[in-house]
Amino acid sequence: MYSLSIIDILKEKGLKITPQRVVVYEAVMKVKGHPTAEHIIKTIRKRNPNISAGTIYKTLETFVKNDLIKKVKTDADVMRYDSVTEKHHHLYCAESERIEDYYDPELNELIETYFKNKKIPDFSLKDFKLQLMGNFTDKKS
Amino acid sequence: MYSLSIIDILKEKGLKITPQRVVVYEAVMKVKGHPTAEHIIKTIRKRNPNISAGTIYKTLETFVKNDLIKKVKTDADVMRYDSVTEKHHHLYCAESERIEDYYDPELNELIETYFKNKKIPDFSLKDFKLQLMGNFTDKKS
DNA sequence: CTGCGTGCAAATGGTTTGCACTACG
DNA sequence: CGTAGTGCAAACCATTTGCACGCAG
Repeated sequence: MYSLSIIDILKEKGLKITPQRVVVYEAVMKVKGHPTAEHIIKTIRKRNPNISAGTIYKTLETFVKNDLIKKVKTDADVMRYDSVTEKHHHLYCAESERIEDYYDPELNELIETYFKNKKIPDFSLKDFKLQLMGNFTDKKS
Repeated sequence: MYSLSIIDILKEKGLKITPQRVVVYEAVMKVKGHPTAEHIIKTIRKRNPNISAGTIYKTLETFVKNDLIKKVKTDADVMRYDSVTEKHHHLYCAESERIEDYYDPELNELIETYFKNKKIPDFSLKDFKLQLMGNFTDKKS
């Protein structure tokens, strides 16, 4: 009935499978970029006008707690979500709200190696993320 | 009357000098860590119960626009402020709201050199910041 | 003087919550 | 069946805004 993968993922996490969760998951995966809750809600409402905002917020929070998606840090006051679980960094545009993903295994390696040799005092490093600020030079901005 | 530096800074930016701005500036500089607006307001209220929250918010926003302080990205929904203008990174505790500064010129150098050789497609890099996630191993946490 | 800054209180708006109802397991 | 999930609307709460007054330049 539902697409297989999401069902399996929910099962694996011990979460109940509901139509709403499937719909929210598919919406988050489908929407490019780093959508706000509002954006996700709008996308879902196109085909499912009956699903409530409260449920979507709750569902997103559930997904975050179960590491299916992540919250993205921004300077603005609205929360954004990120469906990419693969390690990556973010490019922030200085002049707009645009945020793009940036993958760079070589860079990850470089920084990991650096911290293997140089420990941070009183801190056990688990993960890191780069915020890259600047301007996009393509037409899209 | 007022401490010299802040006056000069405001003048330089073309901002009017008011007792409120001086007080807010001193509070932000004095409070360690990365205070929320609420924390700043509380600190100020100890000595200046009469200054209004609205004014403090407006003043903080003015300071941000004039690069006197910065907003800090967090996963939570409250804004935090950072009075340190010197280049630095942030250590985020996985289990609490604690955020500490991390200075590492050698690391900055390493990453800068890396990006001098490897350009990011369609992006002109101006600045970068590392978010370091993990756990503090000192007693304070 | 004259306009920017302040104080106050009301408005805003994204997110959360309480509760009765529904449906997954 | 029993409990976790849903829908709805009200509550929340950090931040913003409007406006009348006051003070800096």
